[in-house]
Amino acid sequence: MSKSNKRSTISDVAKLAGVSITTVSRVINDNYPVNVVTKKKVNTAIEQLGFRPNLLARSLIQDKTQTIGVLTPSIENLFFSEVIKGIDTYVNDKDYRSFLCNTKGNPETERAMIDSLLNRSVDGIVVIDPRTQNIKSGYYEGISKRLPLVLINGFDQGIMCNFVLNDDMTGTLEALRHFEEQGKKRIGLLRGFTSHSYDLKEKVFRDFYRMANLAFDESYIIHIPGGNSLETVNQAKEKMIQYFREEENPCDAILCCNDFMAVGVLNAARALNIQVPKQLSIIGFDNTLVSQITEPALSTVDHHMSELGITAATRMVELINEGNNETIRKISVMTNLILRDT
Amino acid sequence: MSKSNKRSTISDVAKLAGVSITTVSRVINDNYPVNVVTKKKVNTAIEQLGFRPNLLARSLIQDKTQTIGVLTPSIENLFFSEVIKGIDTYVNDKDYRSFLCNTKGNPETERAMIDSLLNRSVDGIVVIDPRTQNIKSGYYEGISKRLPLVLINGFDQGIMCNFVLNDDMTGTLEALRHFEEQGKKRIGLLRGFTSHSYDLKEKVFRDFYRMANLAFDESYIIHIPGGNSLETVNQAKEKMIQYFREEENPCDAILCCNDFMAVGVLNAARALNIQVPKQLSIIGFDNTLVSQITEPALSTVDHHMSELGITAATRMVELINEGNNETIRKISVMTNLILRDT
DNA sequence: TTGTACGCGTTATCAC
DNA sequence: GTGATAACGCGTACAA
Repeated sequence: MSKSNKRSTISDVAKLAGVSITTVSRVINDNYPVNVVTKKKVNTAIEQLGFRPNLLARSLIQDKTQTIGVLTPSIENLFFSEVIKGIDTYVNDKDYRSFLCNTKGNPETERAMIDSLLNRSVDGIVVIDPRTQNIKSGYYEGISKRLPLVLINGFDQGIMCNFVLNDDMTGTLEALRHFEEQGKKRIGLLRGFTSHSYDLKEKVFRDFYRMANLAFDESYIIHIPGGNSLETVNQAKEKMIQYFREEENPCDAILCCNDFMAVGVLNAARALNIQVPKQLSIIGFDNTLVSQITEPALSTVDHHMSELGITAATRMVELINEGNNETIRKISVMTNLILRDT
Repeated sequence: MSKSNKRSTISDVAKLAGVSITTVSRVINDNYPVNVVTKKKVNTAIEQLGFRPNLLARSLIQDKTQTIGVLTPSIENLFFSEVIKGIDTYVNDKDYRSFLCNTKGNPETERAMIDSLLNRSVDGIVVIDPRTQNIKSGYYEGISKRLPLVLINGFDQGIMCNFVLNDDMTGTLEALRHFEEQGKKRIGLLRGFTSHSYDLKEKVFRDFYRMANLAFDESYIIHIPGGNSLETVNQAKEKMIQYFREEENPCDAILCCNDFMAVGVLNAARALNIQVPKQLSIIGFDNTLVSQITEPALSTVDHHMSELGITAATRMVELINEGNNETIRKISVMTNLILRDT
């Protein structure tokens, strides 16, 4: 049997049922009164032909595809995949399907993907961790005027776009205060080089020292290339081993910008026989599964990743249904500190 | 500004450029000779209007959407997300976009998703870990006759569908032989209750004992509920603690059906002060990042997850381009044993 | 090299 | 309740 075995169309059904295509359409959509007997005939014909409406044709005339685009810098990343899951779960339930696009963290790819999504007439676009460059250039504000757009995290200062944001600032502060309460005196921050969220955390970190009754030293801010993957673990480990060997008065607590970094610090401590949390407290960020797998289990700031996605999806569907309204909203999703063994 | 600011169409361009829509179409697709001057005029008009062809309309007439569907039982799963990444990478490059559908491992959802993808006229469908029920019932063979279909893993005995399969059998055997070479005498298998791949591994396991010069005991096959997530770690850990306490002559090597199980076994060993790998060797399955994060790092069977996805995507594009050909192929992706510290 | 006219499969409009 | 017929935006015979 050949695959080009054409699908039957609404007019095939009409012919078989002996009615007009208009009537068939009405039966399918159940939006106008149709005689019960006629309806029966049509339904039988539909059954018999295995007819399924072609959504492409429907979309063309209705200018609605029940489709959204989801952009992410990385698919396999533990954080993003949870967010995607959240989006997908909510949106599928509302009968939308989603195009998943991997931008690999590249600003141009990001724009190219959005372009292709626009050509495909998606009803809306959700971007996870949009590139700062595309936000500041006004690109996203332009897109936001053309169709529903929701950005998850990213630079949002004075940007007229819908955002769903993690409350990183509060989370960071809460972690630092916890260290302080534990009597830690030399609290450090382990961060990567370039990312909006790293900068945000560092800002809170510096502010914290200004408020707290603690002596600040520039060496408390430790840099590694950054990222959110396996490599990050080793980068962090090596950096910290070097750090502890060289530093005369090293930190007794370290806040890490993500869980992979925290694992690296933990491994470094083990290698150097540093007691955790007695000599060194560690708190990670994100509450990904890696923080629960290590022994001792890592304390971390929970981002409620899945909820982040659900919130964005909810906002997305709202925007689509709103029609022309130009409401802009920035929604914060709270974080909370999860204390485990470190 | 309103969002319903209509997109300009090919006929807007034609009007502005003072030519027919046919000519515009030819310029866009570059498939027929057009006078250089005319082309210039058209391109200017396109630029001026910000015209982008509506792919929906194009798809409707060409019966090709440059779209594929990807089904997965779970998005955040470490294994699947790597496979998805592989698919996406290859396919995006060929200018396809993919609908990602989460079936949550539910056979009915799986069918419902496929139904919706058919309505959306996708050019092909890739299913990761398809439910055995839908394979055995002949459902997938039916789908495979209607459009290009590639199944990744799953029950494939005598099924007329295109498959891309991990060579689990060889991987299992290789791991078991490694244990044997290490002089291990009581090799165990830790598995979940229901999954085609668990059964497959158990079969190889039993066959191995028949061939090897080792005494088999039914207690060497250890069951936990199974799964591939954080919970699995604790299930495995608790089960193994109980096992080692109760068993007089416990295993000295354990092959685990996935990495999470292996982490659980490792944690159990630590809790009971069992030396790894001296008293107990552990090998996991999948080479997910968790096997590289633990200390000691886990030995594991690498599935080349990303390659699995790329291979499936390659086959998919082949099938789409082949047209009506009815070739069925089952492609095995080799595994290999990665020896680390356990 | 260019244009006319039809068709893709559906929904919307209007008349009966 | 029902049915012609015009849209939706594009590609493509066929004609010129």
